[in-house]
Amino acid sequence: MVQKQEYLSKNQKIVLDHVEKANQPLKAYSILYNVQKKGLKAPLQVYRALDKLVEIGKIHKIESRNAFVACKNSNCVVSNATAFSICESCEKVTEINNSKLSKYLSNFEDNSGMKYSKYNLEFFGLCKKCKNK
Amino acid sequence: MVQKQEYLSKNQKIVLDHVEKANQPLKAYSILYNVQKKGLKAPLQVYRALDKLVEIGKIHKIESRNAFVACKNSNCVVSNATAFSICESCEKVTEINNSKLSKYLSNFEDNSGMKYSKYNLEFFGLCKKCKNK
DNA sequence: AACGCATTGTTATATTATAACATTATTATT
DNA sequence: AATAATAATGTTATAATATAACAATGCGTT
Ligand SMILES: [Zn+2]
Ligand SMILES: [Zn+2]
Ligand SMILES: [Zn+2]
Ligand SMILES: [Zn+2]
Repeated sequence: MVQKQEYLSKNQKIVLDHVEKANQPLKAYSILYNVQKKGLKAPLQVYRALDKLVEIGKIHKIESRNAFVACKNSNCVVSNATAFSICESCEKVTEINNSKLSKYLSNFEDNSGMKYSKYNLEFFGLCKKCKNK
Repeated sequence: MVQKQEYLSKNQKIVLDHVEKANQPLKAYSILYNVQKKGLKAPLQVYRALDKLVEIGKIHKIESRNAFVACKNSNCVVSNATAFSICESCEKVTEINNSKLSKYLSNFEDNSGMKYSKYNLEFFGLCKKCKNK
């Protein structure tokens, strides 16, 4: 039996490190450009690292923006229940950590007969700063 | 004062008509291919029609799939509160019409000081059919 | 050593979406 | 009817996002 990976590979570390330092969502090609000095030369190297990091929950994809952000919830071991707030003016993105909301959505059922194992929620609006402009 | 548009243009009608008949999300380039016989020759013609149709709520974009689906909720006049269920096996997508859910999310507030004017929620799982395979 | 599997490296290509500019259509105002 | 404002169209080119395909390497297990 091969164990599940419990460490990060070289490229995965490089990409995660860069995304964590950003504190905001980054585009894949912006990541690529910035890690080229560390040896990652091709889009696929970045996308493969991102795929794995998303899979294990270290990084989330902001679908409406095609951008990637580091997870801020220590309890977010896998990316199966994510919620974000997005400012439509300055594009600031924050991961929402609200246990009521996550409970509500994780337990959500409708009459479709479908069992949901995952969700992604994106709220849009104006952040505090932009609202007061 | 110019009034808000209350009809659809030629290209908008063609695109909406095609998407409504599909009953499932369509990719922009698949739409393009299929409406070429009706005179829309370039991607921009399709994207512009889609943009407008999304804006007025006739069509929603499934962000995680980069696909477009016709609105099934008569009360969905604008695309500011959308929820979908997506089968990860057969890719069937259904627009969720659940007033409790939409109330809960429309009234959601957290301590970020942000006022949310819009949301998009995507649930993932296995549909009835795929679950029983 | 031999195997299985994840990761890497590399080149090419597919897919999704927009920029820029000229033109035409529609509606509102004078 | 002329003018102006707004929206839609047509067209070419290009930008931005993402994956296919294949060969090679690294690493833990047997
Ligand atoms: Zn998270
Ligand atoms: Zn803002
Ligand atoms: Zn709708
Ligand atoms: Zn299914």
